[in-house]
Amino acid sequence: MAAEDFTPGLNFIRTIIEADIKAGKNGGRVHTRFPPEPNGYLHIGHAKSICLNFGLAAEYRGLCNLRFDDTNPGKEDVEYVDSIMADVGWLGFDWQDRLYYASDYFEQLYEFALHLIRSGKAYVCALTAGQIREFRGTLTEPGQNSPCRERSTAESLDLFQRMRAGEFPDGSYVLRAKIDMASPNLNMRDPVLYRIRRESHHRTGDRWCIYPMYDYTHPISDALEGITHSLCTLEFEDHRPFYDWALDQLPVPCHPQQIEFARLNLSYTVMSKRKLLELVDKAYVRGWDDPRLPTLTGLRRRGYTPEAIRNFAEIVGVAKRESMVDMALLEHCLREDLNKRAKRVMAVLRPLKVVISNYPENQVEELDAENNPEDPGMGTRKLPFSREIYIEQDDFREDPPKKFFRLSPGKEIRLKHAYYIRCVDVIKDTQSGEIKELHCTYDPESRGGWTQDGRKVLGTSHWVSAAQALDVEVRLYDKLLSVANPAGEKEEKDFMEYLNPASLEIVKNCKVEPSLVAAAPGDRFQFLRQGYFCVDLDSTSEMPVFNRAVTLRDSWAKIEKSQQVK
RNA sequence: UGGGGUGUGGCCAAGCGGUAAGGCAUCGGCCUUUGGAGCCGAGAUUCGUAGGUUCGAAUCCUACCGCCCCAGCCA
Repeated sequence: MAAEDFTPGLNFIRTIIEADIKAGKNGGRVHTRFPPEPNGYLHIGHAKSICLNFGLAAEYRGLCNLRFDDTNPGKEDVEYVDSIMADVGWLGFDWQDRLYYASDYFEQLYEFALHLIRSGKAYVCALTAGQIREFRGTLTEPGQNSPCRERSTAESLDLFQRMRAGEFPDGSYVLRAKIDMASPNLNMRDPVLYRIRRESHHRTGDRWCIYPMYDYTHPISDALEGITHSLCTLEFEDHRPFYDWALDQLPVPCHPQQIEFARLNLSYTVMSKRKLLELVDKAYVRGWDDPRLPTLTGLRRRGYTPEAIRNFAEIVGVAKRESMVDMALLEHCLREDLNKRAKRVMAVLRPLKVVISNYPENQVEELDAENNPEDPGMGTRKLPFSREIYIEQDDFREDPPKKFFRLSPGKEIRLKHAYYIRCVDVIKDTQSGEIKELHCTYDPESRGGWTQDGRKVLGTSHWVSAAQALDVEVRLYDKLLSVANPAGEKEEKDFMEYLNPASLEIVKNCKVEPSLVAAAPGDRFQFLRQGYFCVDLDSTSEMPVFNRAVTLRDSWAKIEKSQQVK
């Protein structure tokens, strides 16, 4: 199924939006926002949210804002805001002039807090963090009112203003909403709205020593921006009553609707910021852009396209049940995209030299090769062919198993775009017995890869002419984890125990066809019969480096595997 | 054991009272100058379980069971 003819189905969010439009709610407007906290790199899970928010807005001729939820200066940094903007842009979305920061609303947020205090809906509390926890009660028992709860409006007002003025030490006071300490929803038990923290903020510097909490900031930010549908993940479902409460108390321009959906989980990888950070910090991977990570910068380096990721985001759907999507689906989306667009090229990862004994020495001829059978418009290229070539070691078996269609003694195969060759001799190292090279003969009548007599050959191999080949390094990536879902394992171990030791294999001295000299970082190719590869950032003209983004489906591997099982 | 969610084939996911879409994966077959791609076909007598309502239920009602989230001055 091609991306463009995929018809998006209805999901529960689209259903809500369409009902709202039909009812004339918000004047039929759709305005969403993607609100990351700049405290880490974006990953494929965020991509789902980005595609949802920007996608829905585009679909309903609405708008989507990019807003940084930067209310916790201790954890946030410009490094992250820069990477987030780069990633959202790379994915193909445009927030135009609607780049916002919650920190831009600090002054208004403060004014609204004053409003809350004046209307008796908030008070300054002197309880310590530990006391607040104790007074909060438990899941089954109601909490107790803070002794500060009945503090006068004037006193709270004075205290709060002095909190802002920096008269009190960190942690000494807090501003709390006055709701209901007996609520079965703990989020309604007088939640903290503001805390004192002398930390420098990446945007506001030292202008503030009090910072608003997420629960308080988010609904107001949404309302100030005229958001109609505020999409977030399931764990915020319990916070919705407070979201609505806050907006009901304040003179805000509108009351957005919070809608929760299940976050994306992907098999064989990790998605939490904490785990990703641990992998990076402990140097189990090379950085946030390590191609093994599900970060957008990692996927990009690996060779993923924005189109593949967007299609994936659409295809996984959106619902309220927690789920774990198979990594195979993401890989499928990449293959589907690159199959249509990637130029085919020949590369031999583990070379085995083949001497074609009846081919004239010193002769080099140019053969035509199509660049993409899926798209003739991509044209053809010239491929040098000569007496000495390399084929893949895996494409030869001295003692071939059943159904092995490749080269073996006495057998004939086709060299893609070139000639039929037949193996006549196997040259081994006299000491080790290791196969050094193959002697073959070719059929001059088979130029281009077919013969007049129409005889069948076993299989078709890729190859590279030895003299013209380029030496390159290839990095073969595999799953980050060795199990699909660590949490589903019998005994629960730390996810680090499940890291796949073979997630990266570096293969040096690979031989690729000369047309690849001009390949630049980020360029993607299909290495015939092997997979899709992307030129890595580390690549130089002296040593080109290719990352394997995803393998091609390999039916021989399946056959071989099933043979081993028997 | 308080509250909020959620249970449809191996994995996602439509369905919203009229007799189980679609995708991935899997397994067959066709085709093939990539064992790629493509094409065709197969698989839930059944929708967590048990009852009930109805001519008719995955869809409505009741009970039970499973799983997830909440006791940060994180988001």
